[in-house]
Amino acid sequence: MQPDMPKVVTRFAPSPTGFLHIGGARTALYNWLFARHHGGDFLLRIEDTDRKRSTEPAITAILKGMKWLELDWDGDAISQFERAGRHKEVAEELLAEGKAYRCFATPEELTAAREAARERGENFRGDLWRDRDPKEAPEGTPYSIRIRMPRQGETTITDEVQGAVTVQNSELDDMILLRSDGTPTYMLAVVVDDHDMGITHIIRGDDHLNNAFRQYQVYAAMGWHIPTFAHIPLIHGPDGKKLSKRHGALGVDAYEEMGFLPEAMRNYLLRLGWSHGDDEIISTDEAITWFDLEHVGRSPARFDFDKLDSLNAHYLRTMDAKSLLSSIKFALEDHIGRALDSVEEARLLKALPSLAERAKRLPDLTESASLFCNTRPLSLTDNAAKQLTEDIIPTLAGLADELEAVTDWEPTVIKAAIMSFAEAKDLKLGKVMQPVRAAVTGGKPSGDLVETLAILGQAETIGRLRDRVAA
RNA sequence: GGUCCCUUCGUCUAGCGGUCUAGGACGUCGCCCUUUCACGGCGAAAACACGGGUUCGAGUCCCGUAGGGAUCACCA
Repeated sequence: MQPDMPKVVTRFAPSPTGFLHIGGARTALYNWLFARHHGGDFLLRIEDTDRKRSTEPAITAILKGMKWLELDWDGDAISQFERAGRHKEVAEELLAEGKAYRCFATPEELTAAREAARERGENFRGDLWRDRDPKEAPEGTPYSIRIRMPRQGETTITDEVQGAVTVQNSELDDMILLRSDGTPTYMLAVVVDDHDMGITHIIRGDDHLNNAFRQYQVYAAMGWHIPTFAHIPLIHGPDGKKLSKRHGALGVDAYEEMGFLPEAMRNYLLRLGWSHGDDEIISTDEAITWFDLEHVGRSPARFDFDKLDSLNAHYLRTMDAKSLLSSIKFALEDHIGRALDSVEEARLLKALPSLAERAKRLPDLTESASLFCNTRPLSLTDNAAKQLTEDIIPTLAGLADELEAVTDWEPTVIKAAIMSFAEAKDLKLGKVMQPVRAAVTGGKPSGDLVETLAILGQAETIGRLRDRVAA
């Protein structure tokens, strides 16, 4: 970066009307990566100017989601509502300069005019009072302040993602800046805040692309520098339809509950709409050094759980035993209905890495980990039950006795015992291993059998074998 | 309906005029490995929406058509 270039400042500006959904999470991620890549600031602003729809729980949920995703922001989160005074000031300034005007139209008049415009196949411009004398309005009539949009010419925005986009100024509406109750609208607030906060790059969903032209005129009217825009395509549901709350748009907390890892989530979201050649597994550090706006795709993407799963499985496999244990401990204790004892924890520390290779999501791991807890008698999967036929019971009983005689409970010895047992009974090794696995694991996925028995311990192993004999 | 955006395998995407008989990943299907299930290895099926141009040459540029999406609030 050139030394004389201003520092990059990005922001994520959610409105607190619900949880942090997947699209917002990706927008936040891109803003965060872009700022970190350029050594700039990533700011967070809560767009809470709509007092009726903004809630405190939603703010909490959004902040929590950001933290879970490990997207740290610089400074304190800013409340847009608290800046209402400044917004109003700007509106008044525009009004004083004739760049905005008072609109005394009633909601009914506005609705009628809007419908009439649509009938004519035109865009409603809200300009009922654009050329009228305010004195025509009866004394005390409430009014809003509307911007006086240019009617001639065109506006071109060079979007970092969408390229050059041009709109005829005649299409722009005289949007409301200040409501009749004196509160600022989003269109005003967003521009004033982005300017005041020194935002250099506005990266947001392309549902704002049309708004960019309207906001552009506010910057122009104030004579402010216009930031760089980057409108990223939206994320659609697996069926290609728009994500809505009742249609797959879950909060990030839901993904956390489903057992996805934040790093897998970040990798998935990053790749959903951005690419770096053929790279698929991208660490956060790599993402920071590689991220750019140039390689953000232009078309909407569908959300695909299978791919997220595979990424999650990958990151699960890279975790060490300790972190694996701490990430499932709570769920596992919940699962078995009590706290883990030290013997169980020791077993898990040994078994978890191998189990993690077989898991996609945390609950899979919790499930297979329960195998190493003292939860006799085990319940059997259908497959395990099928293995444990009547005629195999004597084999299990015999092996249990054989294993009881083992004095040094470690893999090589256990294996030798099983092998000599098989040989003595003239059975192929697999014929012994399979039912033993079924009896000891109940059919749950696990790693190397001998290893599993070693970790489980002599008493537990024999106990489980004899449970089957007794059943 | 007006305006704007988008269109490569089922999905995410690579591709920035010739190296594309279009590459990778997930998923799917085979085979191998094997004490289950995975992992891993090998292999297969699978796409440039359509029609016109421009060009010696187009997945790549332009224009239409079709399809999809966004937006048109005193919401953000």
